[in-house]
Amino acid sequence: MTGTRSRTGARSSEAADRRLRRPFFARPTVRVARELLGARLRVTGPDGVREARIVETEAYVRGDPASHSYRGPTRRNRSMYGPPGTLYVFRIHQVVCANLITRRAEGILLRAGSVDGQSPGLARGPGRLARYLGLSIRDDGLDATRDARLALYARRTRPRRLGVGPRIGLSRGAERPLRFWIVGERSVSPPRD
DNA sequence: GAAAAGATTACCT
DNA sequence: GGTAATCTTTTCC
Repeated sequence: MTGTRSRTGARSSEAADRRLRRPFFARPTVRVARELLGARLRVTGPDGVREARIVETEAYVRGDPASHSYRGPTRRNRSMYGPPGTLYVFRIHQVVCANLITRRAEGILLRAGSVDGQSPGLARGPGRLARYLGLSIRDDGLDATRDARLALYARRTRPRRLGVGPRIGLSRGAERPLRFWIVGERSVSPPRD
């Protein structure tokens, strides 16, 4: 847990626990959505530490009719206008979904994660992933690059194969290929793989 | 004010 | 494959 930082400045051969900081998120959303695959999200809650490896993401970009920021700031989406790395949590039906904000009110929906030693169904789907991590609507607006409760850690290796396809569950803007996943991961949402 | 819609999930036939 | 659950935000009259 406690990162072993070299005090001499010597290059570390293990980038095992490199936390993703502001500059990582302050880049084009699609690029961040792809590089988030394989990263680990760690949340410290009342029940201890929960961690999942991100295996499926969706990008929501500017001028995108499916994005919650499409019609400008509202009470619900205000955290989309926060700095890069802001967590945007919204409620849909009886569940919550978590996003990471990049730039210009663009964001990335975390659609699925894998957890070592656990069934793929545990964190398959944005609602189940957020539930497993213990995230709630009260976490909306947290800064994932600074807050102690919530941190992302860079992936150790690049995924073998990346899947790209249309986003899921949208009534508008669904045709754009803005969903990304790690091919072969069993926690990825059903359809084409 | 009232009504509709929704980046979902679970359970039905 | 279809639909109900469930509830907040947004949108419309």
